[in-house]
Amino acid sequence: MSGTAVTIREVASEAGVSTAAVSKVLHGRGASVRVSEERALHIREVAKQLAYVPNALARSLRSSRTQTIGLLFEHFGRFADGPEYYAELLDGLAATIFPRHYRLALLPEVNHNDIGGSLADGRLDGVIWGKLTPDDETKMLVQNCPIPIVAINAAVPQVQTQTIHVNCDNAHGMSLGLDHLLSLGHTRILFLREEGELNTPDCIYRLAAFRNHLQSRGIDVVDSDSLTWDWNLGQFAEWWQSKPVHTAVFCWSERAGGVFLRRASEHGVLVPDQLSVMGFDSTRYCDFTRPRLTAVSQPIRQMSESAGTLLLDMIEGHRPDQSLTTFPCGLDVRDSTARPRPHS
Amino acid sequence: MSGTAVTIREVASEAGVSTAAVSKVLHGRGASVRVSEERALHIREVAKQLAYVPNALARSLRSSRTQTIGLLFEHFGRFADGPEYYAELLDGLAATIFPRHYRLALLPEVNHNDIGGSLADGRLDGVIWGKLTPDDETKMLVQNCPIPIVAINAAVPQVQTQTIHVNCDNAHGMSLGLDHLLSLGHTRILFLREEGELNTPDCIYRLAAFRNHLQSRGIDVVDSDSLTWDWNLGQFAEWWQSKPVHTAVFCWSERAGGVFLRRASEHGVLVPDQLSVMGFDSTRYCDFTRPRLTAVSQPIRQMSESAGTLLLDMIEGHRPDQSLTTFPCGLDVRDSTARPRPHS
DNA sequence: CAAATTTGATTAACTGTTTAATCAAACGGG
DNA sequence: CCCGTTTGATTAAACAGTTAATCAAATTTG
Repeated sequence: MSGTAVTIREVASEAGVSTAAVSKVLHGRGASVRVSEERALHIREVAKQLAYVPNALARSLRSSRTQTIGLLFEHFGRFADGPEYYAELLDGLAATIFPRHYRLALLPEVNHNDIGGSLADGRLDGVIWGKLTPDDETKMLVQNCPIPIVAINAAVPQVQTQTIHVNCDNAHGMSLGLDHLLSLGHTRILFLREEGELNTPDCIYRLAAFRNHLQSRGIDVVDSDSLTWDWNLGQFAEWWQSKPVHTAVFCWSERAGGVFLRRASEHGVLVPDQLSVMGFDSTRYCDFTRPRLTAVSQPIRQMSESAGTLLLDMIEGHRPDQSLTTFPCGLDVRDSTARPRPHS
Repeated sequence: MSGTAVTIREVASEAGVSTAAVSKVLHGRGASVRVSEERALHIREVAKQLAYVPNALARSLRSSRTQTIGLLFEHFGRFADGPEYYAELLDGLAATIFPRHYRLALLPEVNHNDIGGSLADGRLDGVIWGKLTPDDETKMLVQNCPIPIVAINAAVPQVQTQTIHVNCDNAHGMSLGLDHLLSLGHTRILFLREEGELNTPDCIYRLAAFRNHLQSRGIDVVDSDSLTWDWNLGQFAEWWQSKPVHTAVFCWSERAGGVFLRRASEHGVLVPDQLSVMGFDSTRYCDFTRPRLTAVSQPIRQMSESAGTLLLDMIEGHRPDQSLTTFPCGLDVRDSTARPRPHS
């Protein structure tokens, strides 16, 4: 009824008992506190009547547990640029941590000091570390982090503190995708990067894997740079009119693949008849392109579920199941890849 | 260095001053506490040396401010079913609240009790209330909520406590969309709902607006139910073979529109030549369908930015700018609508 | 020069909950 | 009946900050 919140003390005095008794009855805490059945009943009733809600801050201050895990990310404010990855990640985390009575805090990514504070200021029980590039300051933060960390697809150092890495091997994914193209008969394959994304860790790593795998398969990569094309959105016509030797294009991401397909369509290039196209990350997006985009898949949903489980296990002192840390890529063959057309 | 966190008391004793002085210097709190410049310098140095990080819980407990706003949602765990809306919403919130030093907590949606607890347990300074259907218990929660609320597109009651509604008028959007079809020459327009979504507030409201607007434009809605089709994914062929009189389909959501377009394509129905199709909510998704889907747009990004601003203004005691609460829908004409083909 | 104000600092009481320590009474067994 | 255990309950000290109240010394004002 009143403006201010009702405290455990008010419940106690209203019920004519000590605060310890109320705490014990309502939250089951305090091993050495004992309350009779009838008193417990009475306390519960009084609490209900007063609409008592325990103050979570006070509880957390005392117990050093907040039931909150933080999510650290590079892309807050830019979710909409590629929402599928984040959506799956959030879904996986929500599905595992909410039923276990944790909440999820999105941490502002401002600067290292802020992040360091977030990790140590007592408000988090653990952190999911997603996609932060590992500079020296980051390493320091991880090393000094007082709470458990699970890193998803993040190149953050493994240190003595409680840190677990959940990864999907992009090199393996690249080999799956390339072998698919090779088995169709393609040998001249272009790796396509967008100019704005040249320096993202994912893009760099995937290009390296691309080159490695082609070499390991005996494909002539004499002038390997000719296999890479850094483009901006207007360049399609120019490229196509130069009569490229390539019969297939491997796009560094599925979004890039989608844009490329649209360009091809606009210029009358038939995919997959005249050109095969594939991408990396088989999100639902790939089902909406026309033709639907063949793509390498990362099991992001499962990875994030594992990440959540592993983190909660660490927090709660269970032995985390380390078999949940590495995941294989897969391949979703859709409609954008086919045999190269015979030379005419 | 040590295992446990360093407290303000340790800093104080190390620096040879009182905790009040440290609090004042490091956090600027306490009007009646005064510290000389040289002491302040010394305290800052000691704090840095000890790597002191203030405990946010203790601070919040005393000050009743947590710099955290909660996000209440129906769709956690199902983000991936339609990520565009959530992505824009999160982006807008992140863009406004992070720079003002607030963080965002995703609240588990379990049951009403849990939600009530979340609102009153002291951990939140305010709430963004998104898309919760308004039953009686919800109304009670809103009425008794001790913190400010901003509801986005949510039919939650306006009450005497601090509550602001940010809305986009779907009826207006519906009129824009329908007038577009009418001006093209369509008069027989089908409203399409998916069976699983029949009872969502959005779907109900949009159908009502659909009927109202057609009537207001003098379109004969004698048997208004014949204007509605509740479908499941397999029914397209059956419907089309029944030679429907409709020349245009208005899909209740853009996702439904996308599925419908795919079905049409699979059955050789040419859109927009044989049938015009449009949807509600012009997300980026509409650019990926083939043909690209004409759709009514809601400025979700701007709405969520406003929501964030309004909430923070309420929290911080500023007068919220109430002009930021209603937004007009728009219309994005793409490739899925055209004149009906002449009767042959 | 006395009075008033400003400056610099501390003390101790708060914030709301948990829990170790303690105590009294009741009970059971030999 | 005495001693050890169990049951039921309370007290008071944490947890880590903030801040009103207080005070002494220094400075300004009239």
